[in-house]
Formats: sequence, structure tokens, C-alpha cells
Amino acid sequence: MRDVALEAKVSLKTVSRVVNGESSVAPVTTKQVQKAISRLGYLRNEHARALRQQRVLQMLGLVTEDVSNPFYSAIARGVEEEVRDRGLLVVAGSSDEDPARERALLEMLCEQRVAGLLVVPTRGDHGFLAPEIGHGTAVVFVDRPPDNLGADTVLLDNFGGARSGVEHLLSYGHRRVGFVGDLPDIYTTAERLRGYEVALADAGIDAGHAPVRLGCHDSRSAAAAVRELLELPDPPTALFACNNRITFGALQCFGAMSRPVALVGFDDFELAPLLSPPVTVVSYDQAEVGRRAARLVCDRIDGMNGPPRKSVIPTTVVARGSGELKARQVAAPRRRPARTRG
Amino acid sequence: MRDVALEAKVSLKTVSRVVNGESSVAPVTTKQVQKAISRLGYLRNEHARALRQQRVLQMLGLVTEDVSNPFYSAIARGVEEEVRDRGLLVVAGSSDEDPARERALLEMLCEQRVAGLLVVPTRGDHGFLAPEIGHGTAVVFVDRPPDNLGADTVLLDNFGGARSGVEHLLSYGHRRVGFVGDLPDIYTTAERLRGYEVALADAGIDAGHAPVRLGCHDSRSAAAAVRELLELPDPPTALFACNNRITFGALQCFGAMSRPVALVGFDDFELAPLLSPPVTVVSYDQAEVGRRAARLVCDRIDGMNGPPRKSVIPTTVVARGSGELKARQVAAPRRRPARTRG
DNA sequence: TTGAAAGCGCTACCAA
DNA sequence: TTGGTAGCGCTTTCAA
Repeated sequence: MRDVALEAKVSLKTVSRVVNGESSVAPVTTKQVQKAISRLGYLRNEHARALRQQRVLQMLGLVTEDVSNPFYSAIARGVEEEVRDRGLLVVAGSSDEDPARERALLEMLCEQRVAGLLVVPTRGDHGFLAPEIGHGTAVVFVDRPPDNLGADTVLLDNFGGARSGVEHLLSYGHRRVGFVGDLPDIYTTAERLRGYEVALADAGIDAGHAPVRLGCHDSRSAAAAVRELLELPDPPTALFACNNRITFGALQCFGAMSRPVALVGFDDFELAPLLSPPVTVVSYDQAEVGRRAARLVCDRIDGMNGPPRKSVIPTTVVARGSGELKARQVAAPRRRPARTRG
Repeated sequence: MRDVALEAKVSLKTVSRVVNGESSVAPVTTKQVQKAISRLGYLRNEHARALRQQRVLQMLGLVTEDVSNPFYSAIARGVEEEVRDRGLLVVAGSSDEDPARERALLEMLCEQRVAGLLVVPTRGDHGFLAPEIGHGTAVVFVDRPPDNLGADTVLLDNFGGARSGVEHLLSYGHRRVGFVGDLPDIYTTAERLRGYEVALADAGIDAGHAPVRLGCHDSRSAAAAVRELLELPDPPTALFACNNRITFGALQCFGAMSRPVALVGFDDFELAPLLSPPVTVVSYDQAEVGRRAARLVCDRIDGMNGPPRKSVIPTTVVARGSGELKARQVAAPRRRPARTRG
């Protein structure tokens, strides 16, 4: 900026005024300065601006489990759409469900003085964010509530969605409905499992002895778990898949079977209508999760005070075929012996 | 930091030394300072650091067409993995193929003084980046080369991949192979179309009259284009889909047909093996695109000079079923009249 | 081992 | 309409 001032033969302050589009500059001077700017390829330094103005960076931090998982990248997209007009950029990082990595990311983002933070929290305590929130950083928790911390939160209707999905299966005559999910210490898994159990209980089915497999974090392990369930002495005729990865695992497993059992999965995905049978899912507006979180965080940036707010995104069952197979249509699976015994 | 100094009853400089882990501080002093830091919840200000040190922000900017497209989010993931250990964060933005929006994003990122820029360029001139590159910003172009600018580039083997994919189809006896793609002013489309044409020409087929449909940017329009091709008087018995969106469109269209034509698509996707028939694709390591681009940009950040480099990611044909239908197996499609005529 | 002072690039404030 | 000066929070340099 100093160089520009020299080049244009005006004062530093005048250049500053031109760069910031202040009105009180003579058109001739403005021209001169702009010429000097483009001659020198000058670009104003946001650090110095932010420092002087006691401002934060025009960025939002977004920490999810994995930026390449479609669920999270849809959220990222929603956030971006919502804050585009405010000139905010989005810094996205993947925690890989590792609390240490998540904390490292969040602390880096705080040091960079981002305007706000959107977090899909891993398990464990997030109390370390309390001082930041105290210092004015806007923090919103997404998809899972924070442990040990009061902060704005956007959640899905996990319980209601899972319950409706399972009820949907029950309404087609199934009595033996399996559940496959990730670790139950993940909030969404626990809530969906609860929805499943309540749906069973309401139908007079003993949820205590229901065919449940947990701890599946990828489609491979989910496929193995599904196979296990289908090889039980009294195998389920229908399956509830707790998230998109589990659904993919179940589909992998079905690929090897002559006839699939009924299936409803939590999370919609682009190719669901193209599979055979097309996959019935518990669906919701994924980008809206991001948009709503961004709105909450912007409110706080704009100075809104008050107690933590909670926003819940509704879900709907989208029937496509896989969830409408009737219990009596589903063949009692051929009792294939496990490979090791074969 | 001043407050911490007062609280710990030491000088500003001593606090700075502790914060930066410099060795020349007495252990007792260090303890005191650390206590004061945690009491006050102090966090150092990266703006002031960057300003004083004439440093750039510890961030990489990544501008793609759409962060929620799996192809681009896989790249983002690759970039993140590669730079994680260097403590770099990734700011990701979507251009939506709009040159103005892309330019706005890139200029914001430059103003924020990011350490480097990774760009999947839209059509149009990128000469406006030349001064930035001159000022030392590391820029790498990804997936498409820059117009009118010398810069490091990571590309796929678009030509070779498409050619192999089409040759694969030809080897199953097809003589009438369709091509559906996006606008040909997108570099990847043009290269893949060229690969298609060369493969046809090498097989003695007149590429000039081949069934080609371009300008499809989403799966909807791709599905319409595929339908058009299949309703031609002399319809193709095989189809080459120019990218993942086109492939999805073709699959949508096939869903309504009794028997699909042979299909090979550029870009692999998670559910490809689960469709019926499983989808044969031209595949490559998506995350490696991001990793390699990140390596190039880091080299430049580390001061490497020299002429622009180009890195080409190899592709392979992954045969799964849809691309191995023989020409004589594919039924001459029933000549369904167009809806308006029906 | 510790501290004082200068200055990074910019804008707020006051003066002309 | 313009310009000078101070200072944002930090690190660098030099001195004690």
C-alpha cells in the first residue's frame, strides 16, 4: 500500500480510502490510485485489516468426520450456499472420529480467529471450547449434541426417523427385524437404536432379544454383520440399516443372495432409486442441515445472545421397493453354513 | 498477550517465548506463564503473527466446481491428507462453473494470503492470477489446464482413458457406440471425446457420423440425451458416458428399459459394483489427484523454482459387467415412439 | 535468562 | 477532499 501511495503520489490514507471504496475521494485521484494498484498488482492484506479492526477472519471452520463422505460434503455445500452472500469462506477439516485430531483442528481454527465454528463432534468432552465461546467465537454443533457444553445445535430427528422406518417394515408383516449400526456411543446410533427398540416394543415384540449388530464403521464390516444375522437360526426377514455406510454393506451382502430381505436405511443417496430393488430410506434435506447450522452461527456472529438453541430437522420415509417386501415374500434364507465350517 | 504478561508478572517478550516454545526460559517462569495463559484462556493471534513474520496463512485454498460432488470431495480429502502433517488447513469453495464466482473466490483467498491455491478452473482466462503467482503465491491447476498461464498442473489421462474405454466396448463386437458428455469447451470433455473418436477411427468406424450428444451437465439431461440416442433409427448398441453424472443419467434411462445397452463410464463410484449389471468404468485414484496437487503446491511453498510441471494420473478400465455385454446380446431396442407422439 | 523498542500493513481518529 | 499519527498483537533485534 505504501508502494501504491508512492506510485500514485498520494498519501497512504488516500490509497486506503480507494481500496475500501470510501466516497470522499476525488474521481481523478481514484483513477490514479487504481492505475497504480493494477500496475503494481497490489492486493490488500487481510491480516493487517483484521488485526487493526479487531475483526475475525471472514471464514467459518467446519469440522466433520470426513469431508469426502457424501453426508458431510452435502452439509459443507449447504453451509457454503448460506454464507456465500456474506463473503464468508469455509475451512473444512476431517476428524476421522479421532478426538485428538478434532481438538487439534478446532484449536488451529480458533488461533486463526475464524468467525465461527461448525462441529460434528466426536465422542468425548468438548469443554475445552468453553473459553473460546466465552471469548466470543460462535460455535454450533451439528448432527450430534455437545458433551458438557451449552451451545447451539442442529440435529436430525434420529429417534423419530428410525422409529418410522422400522414401523414401515413392521407394517408389511415383519416380526423379526434386524438392526445394524455403528458404535452405540455415537449419539446418532444410540438415538436410532432407541427408535428401533420403541417401534418393536410398540408392536409387542421383545426388543431385548432382537437381532442387533453394532460397531460397524464401514460397509465391509456392515456386510459381515448382515451375513451373521442372516445366518442365525431364526434369521430376520427385514433389516434396518443405521446409516448410508451400513446400507451399502447390506447391499453388498444381498448381492451374493438369491433373494434379499426387506431393507430400510437411514440416509438417502443418489443411486438409491437405481438399485434393484430400489432402496427405501429414511430421508431428510441434507444441505438444509448445513444451511440451518450456518444460520445459527451467523446469528451469533451478528451479536445475538441468549441461551443455546436447538434445531431438529424432520425426516420422512421414502418408499422405493426394498422396504415394501412383505414378510411372506421373503424366502426363508437357505441356511448356508459359514465358510469356516464349509 | 499483554494481559498474560501482567498476570504472570513477566515481560511481553517472555510470554512470547513461552508460547513459541523457545528454550531460553527458566522452567519456573514457564510454569508461571502457562498458568496465567490457562487462567485467562489466552490464544495467540495468528493474524498478528503472520503480519509480523511476513508469513502467509497456514491454509491452502481449493476451488472446485462443487464441494459436494464426490469427485471433488475425494480430491479435497486427498489434499487434506497430504498437508495434514504440515499443519495446513484447507479452505474449499465451489465455483459452480461460473467464471465470475471462481474469480471472486480466488481473489478472496489471495487477499487472505493463503499459502497456496489449488484450482479446478472453469472455462475462460486465468491471466488475472499471473500477478499473484509473481508475488509468490503457489498455484496448481487440477483436472484441467489453465488458459493463458504457466502453472503446475495435475491432469487425468483423459484421452487414454476414454480411448481404452471405447476400445473395450469395440472389442465386444460393437460398431455403433454412442458418446454422451458435457459441453466440449470443458477440457476433460474435449479430451475424452478425442479419445472416443480416435478409438472409433482406429477401428475403421466413421467418427464423423457417430452418435454423440454433448452439453449434458446433470444426470437428468444426460438421461434425456441417452433416450434420444436409443430412439435413433440406427441406435447404438453401446454407450460411453463421459463422467459420473452422465453415467447416472444413463442408468436412470436404462431403468425404464427391458434390456440395457452396453455401458462404460468415466469415473468410478462406490456403488458401481452393486448395480445390475455392475458398471464397468474407467477408473483412477481420485484421492491421489488431490495428494499429487498438494505435493506440487507444497514444493512451490518450500521455494522450489523452475518451469511449470505437469503430472498425469493413469487410468484403468475396471470390467464389471455392463461393458462386457456383446453387441449381439443387446436387443435391438423396441422402437418406442416419443411420448408426444404416443 | 530476561526486557525494551521498533515495526509488520492497515485503519481510526483528528487535523488541515 | 486529503494527510499525519497512533496503534492493533505479535516477533525481531539489540541490549542488559
